[in-house]
Amino acid sequence: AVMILRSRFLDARRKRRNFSKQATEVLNEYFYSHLSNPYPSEEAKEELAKQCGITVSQVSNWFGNKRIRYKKNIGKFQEEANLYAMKTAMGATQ
Amino acid sequence: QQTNSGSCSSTVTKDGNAGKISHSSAPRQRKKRCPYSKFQIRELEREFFFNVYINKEKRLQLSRMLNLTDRQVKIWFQNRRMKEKKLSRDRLQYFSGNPLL
DNA sequence: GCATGATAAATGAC
DNA sequence: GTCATTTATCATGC
Repeated sequence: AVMILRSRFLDARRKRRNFSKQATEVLNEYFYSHLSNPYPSEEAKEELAKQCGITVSQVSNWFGNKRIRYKKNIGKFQEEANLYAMKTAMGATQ
Repeated sequence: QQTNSGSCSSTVTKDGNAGKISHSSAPRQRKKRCPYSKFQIRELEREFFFNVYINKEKRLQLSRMLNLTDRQVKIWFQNRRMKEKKLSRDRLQYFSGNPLL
């Protein structure tokens, strides 16, 4: 029984599942609205984790991957950046 | 998986900075990440099981046996301790949501 | 076939 | 020493 739980734990760690659309939405909103300094504090990470229904470690992983992949090819994310810039602008004027 | 082939072999070639004294804008780049072989990992894990903290003598001994620098062995143990800590956190979180205990 | 999340080397702040 | 990172690599989803 213990072995089953242990293997189940190991499997759960290794299997990758994409985050929900809403979670990705929240993370991208924060990322592009803090593009000059996309480093959320520990408290901000906890808040994002709660909003997204994921762990703080997963939030850290997401920002780590996002920063390096954005920096490595800004052009590819230009459209996405404009989208979220528009979105936050809309939210601000209402 | 695959065994390490030539690109990462740290045989004898240390940092190839011999001779160049070009200071100022030296673009000394970060060392490329090179995954360790199964054998290297096995031996490192074996030592980690005995003691989470490794002393200088064993470190030198291990680095020679595995063809790694003592700095690499030191850093491996640091990263391994961090991994162990994260594993503990994950276990706690996973089993505290008690599925079937 | 790449996009994406997680992990493994390597660096640097402290 | 810890620990948040950077970077490349791994493994999976689709």
